[in-house]
Amino acid sequence: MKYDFKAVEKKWQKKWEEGKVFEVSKDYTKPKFYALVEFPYPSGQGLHVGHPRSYTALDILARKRRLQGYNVLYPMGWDAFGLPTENFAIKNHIHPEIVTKQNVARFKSQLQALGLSFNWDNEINTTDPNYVKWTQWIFLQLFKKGLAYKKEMAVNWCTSCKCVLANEEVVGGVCERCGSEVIRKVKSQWMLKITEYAQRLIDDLDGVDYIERVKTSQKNWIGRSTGAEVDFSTTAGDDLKIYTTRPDTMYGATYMVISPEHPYIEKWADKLENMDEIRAYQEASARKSDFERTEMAKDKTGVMLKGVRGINPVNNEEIPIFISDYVLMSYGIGAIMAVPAHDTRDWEFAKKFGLPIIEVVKGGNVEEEAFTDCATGEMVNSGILNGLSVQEAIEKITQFLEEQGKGKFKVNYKLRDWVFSRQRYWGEPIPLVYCEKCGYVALPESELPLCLPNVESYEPTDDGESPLANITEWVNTTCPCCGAPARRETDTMPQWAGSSWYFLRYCDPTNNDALASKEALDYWMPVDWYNGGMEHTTLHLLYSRFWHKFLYDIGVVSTPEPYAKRTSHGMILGENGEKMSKSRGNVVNPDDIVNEYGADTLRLYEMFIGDFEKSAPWNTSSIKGCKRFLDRIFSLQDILVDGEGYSAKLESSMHKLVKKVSEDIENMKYNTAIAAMMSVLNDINGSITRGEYKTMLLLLNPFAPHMTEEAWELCGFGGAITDQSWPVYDEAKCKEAVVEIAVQVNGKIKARMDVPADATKEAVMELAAADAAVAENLAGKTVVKEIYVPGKLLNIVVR
RNA sequence: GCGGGUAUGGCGGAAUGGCAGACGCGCCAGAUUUAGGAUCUGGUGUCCUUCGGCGUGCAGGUUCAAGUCCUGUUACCCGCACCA
Repeated sequence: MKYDFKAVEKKWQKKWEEGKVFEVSKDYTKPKFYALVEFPYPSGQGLHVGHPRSYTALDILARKRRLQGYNVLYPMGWDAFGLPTENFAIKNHIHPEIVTKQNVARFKSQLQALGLSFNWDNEINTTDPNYVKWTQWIFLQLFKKGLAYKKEMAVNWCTSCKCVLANEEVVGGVCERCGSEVIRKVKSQWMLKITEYAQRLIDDLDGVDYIERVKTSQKNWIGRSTGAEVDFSTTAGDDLKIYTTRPDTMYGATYMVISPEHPYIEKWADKLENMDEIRAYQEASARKSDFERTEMAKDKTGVMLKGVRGINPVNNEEIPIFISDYVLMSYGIGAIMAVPAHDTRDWEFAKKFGLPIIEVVKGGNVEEEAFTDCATGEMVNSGILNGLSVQEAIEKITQFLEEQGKGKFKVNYKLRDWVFSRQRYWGEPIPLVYCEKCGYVALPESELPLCLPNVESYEPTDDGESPLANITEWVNTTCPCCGAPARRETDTMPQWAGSSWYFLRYCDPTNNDALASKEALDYWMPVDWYNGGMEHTTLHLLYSRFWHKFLYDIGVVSTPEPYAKRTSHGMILGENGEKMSKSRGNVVNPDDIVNEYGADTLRLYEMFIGDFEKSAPWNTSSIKGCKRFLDRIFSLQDILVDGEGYSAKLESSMHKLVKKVSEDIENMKYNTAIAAMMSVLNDINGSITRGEYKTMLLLLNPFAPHMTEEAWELCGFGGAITDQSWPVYDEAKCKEAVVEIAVQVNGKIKARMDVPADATKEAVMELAAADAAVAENLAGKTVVKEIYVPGKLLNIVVR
């Protein structure tokens, strides 16, 4: 029988939709399974073959769980705010809302054509006013708890477009759109205090099941380090506070460095003799873009402060203070003690400026290079620390500094607060009002959502303000607090805002009184299994954990972590092994594959392509193998024979297959699950019982849902597969009675033979000795050792 | 520089320390077909005429046995980048 995938796939998709087959049950007593994939940004390009890799993988889990009796939430939605839509709107003068609507419609039909079992009743869109309302509501809670604040920040500014650029829009130091120079411009930005959660974001990783590389990346990104804050006295009178991770090396500190933006420069202005030189340096480093600073990383520059010197608290020696842009204001406290003998950067700087280098840990040659790998060394030239190990020295000196009131133990993080402002149109307006008298005031909740006004131009203004700043009738309002005239905040939120809590809205997407009901959240959360790309590890994944922890603290959600389990898929590369991109001309359109081979084949191929976690190149000719496999499974109908059970010939194969496929799906080893099914298919010749065929179709159903339903129906097995139960296996029946083992002599294979699975070592030895090839190799030798691994091999060691 | 990852046939990839190359693609041969395509059957790491030898980036080591464990090393990919 020929399989007509075009007609069959449409038929079942219609049945699933009309029958609401995959919708969730409101019965909160059933066991639940919440499967989540990252919702897409509905771009103008349509779906990419990369999307279905993740979606199909969790679709397989969702479908399997439903057959296992779970109430499954597997929702989909649209992360629809964002720059490409806005840029398209600017260029074509179409409202972003209309563009979004069109793109969403296209994406949705593409996803439905793949037979993904999403709960479309729970669909959400981050640009929907009813969604924006709750995004803004969460922001207001953060604001009220003091976790949102305003700060002067350097932003990327395109000198030609006269507008603020996101980091992603700055490529190689120039504007991605026009190629002009990008400089740093200081603007006032809304910030979220994610740093307040840094330690909890690290600690709580211990309680969740994330793949290890995600945990590692998040920890490295948060970048915890321990050390000491130390007060150096200065000849100017005030103490200069520095941060170091190596307080043990304090006797080696021969100078100090502060960042060019350090406030003490202004404070000491009247004492500094070379203020002109210092100002010139400050201006030069302010003008440098990030790109230039990186380019110049090798060449250390700086200016010595004349008129003020620091005093090392461990030996009271006076040392010079420099300003240099190798010290960043944004990490630690923008000031360091420099130990050139044991820090590469300090060493380079000291060599260039002719500063003394004092070895304080034995073992290196500090005249040649900085000796940094010295955790196991012994302290020298270090007064009270001499002879101690590095570890002992750290403890002793920290204690000493504390006793002297000159320092204390200190933890630092690389993580910075989250820049939350965008001077853009297509985002959630920040729901605040600025009043001369009251400052920034939160909008009352009754005024949410604060919607975007209609504007004529979506371009940012000349001075880099959001296009909203030009809409005076929208901007001008009254203070919710005192009623005086006031102005709305015109910045909008970044795209990350909507995706930081979307998994909560899925639980109860139409709720008007809360972001989701308590019952729905308590039932569905946490997400049981979240799959997504590695590129979101340190952005979306961290941001959403932060928001969730905040919502936990204010009692909105009941779990401290949003995701119980996180896995990650590899990228699908172009046929040439490079990343798929329009410019490389190696993009594969999923629509074309669905048209030519069918959705089931595409799904199966993407799961068979290789290890799910690793990237894999696309290969159009390999798809044929998957198509052939599905056609052959479908054709098994022609050789169907009676019998609801398994035939003697296939019984153990079937039990093993159920076990293998069940376990492989749970471990996301889809490729080997499919290989196992192919292998069993290859063993079938002549006939297959109804029972065997049923099991095959059930196991294959999550991968190829359309074809298996059609075959099930044509064979008259009764009902739909979606109403059946996942097959079970009997461990005892997975074992074969007779197994082939390899016989080795000194590790070299000499023979293969069939032995009973439960044969003893002695029995197998006897059988082996009877084999001619083995006997030949044993002749005249002494057997020293016999290793028998049941079911695998026998190794006879002789001398 | 730092962090993470990868390395196995012509290709994608399999292998709880236990028969390397499952499964698929491609290729070869045969069947079927007017022909092509499609389909089906068999073969397919490599060297040698055979016996057999050699093979998992490279060099060592542990073990009866190593793709797998240990030490060192190289190449490539991804992320971060003066983080004191």
